[in-house]
Amino acid sequence: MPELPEVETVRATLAPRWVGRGIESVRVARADVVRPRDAGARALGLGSRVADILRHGKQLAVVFESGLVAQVHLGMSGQLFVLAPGAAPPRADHLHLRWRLDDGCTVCFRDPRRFGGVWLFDSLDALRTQRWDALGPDALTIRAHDLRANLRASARAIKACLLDQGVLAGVGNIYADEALFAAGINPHTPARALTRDETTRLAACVRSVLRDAVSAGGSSLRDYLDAELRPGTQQTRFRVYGRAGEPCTRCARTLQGGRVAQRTTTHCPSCQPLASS
DNA sequence: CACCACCCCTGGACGC
DNA sequence: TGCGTCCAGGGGTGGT
Repeated sequence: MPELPEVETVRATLAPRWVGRGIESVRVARADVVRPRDAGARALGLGSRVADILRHGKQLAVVFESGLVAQVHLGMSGQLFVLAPGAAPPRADHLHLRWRLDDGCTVCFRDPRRFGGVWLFDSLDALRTQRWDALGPDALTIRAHDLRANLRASARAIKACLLDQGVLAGVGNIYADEALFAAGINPHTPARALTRDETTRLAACVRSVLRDAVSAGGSSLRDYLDAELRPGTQQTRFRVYGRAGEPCTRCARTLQGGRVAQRTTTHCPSCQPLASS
């Protein structure tokens, strides 16, 4: 379940190990995780160096000095990590892609559920116009004005809007519930019913919930590990996610579970009342 | 156009 | 123990 904080942690731990390094070989164990499937090794950086690793929302972009770009989605269970020379990965299965670097290290892409993958682009410009332009502003720095503009007069539940990457890029199910709890907003509230103050508060809560999670190295529930194979610790600090039936940490009332936009949703009936007033 | 249901996939939890 | 079933969810697609 990598969301923005996990992807940002992967970026931050991967960059010092990969940026500036040449790519000596690329091994594709499962061709269908790469799109287009028949792209050659050069499109995956062979013979070039990594110039930069960028992130927008939950997506990463590995920019090669050749100008080519590999966009990586971690999906649900994707991992991107570095192995020192001779080191063995924690698990050898589902290792779809390996980049051998000029310092002997190997960068591995592992993704058991294969909701993730690698998309290849001719340039950063192509990635932007074909992909990133359709995403909303990055959630880590979302401003109230932009959030309000993108919610507009939508009748959808606010939680569905937060999960929509075109509205806001980077929030997934965990941090949507956490941000709504922090803001005291009921997840079912139609977006257009939010007051100006509520939207402003929500934008601030999205930023702070994500910032806190980034500083904890993200949340590790099942598969998530950073590029150094370390788990995050934010999962111990969830206030609502995965806690339906347990007491609210603020008011002790029982947290209520449900579903919004096909996603398991937990909220506090007292701290997040439906009738916003 | 806006929105929603469905589907992709695997591992882990749970019931029998 | 082992087997079947359900569930987790990011994001694309196709239907309403």
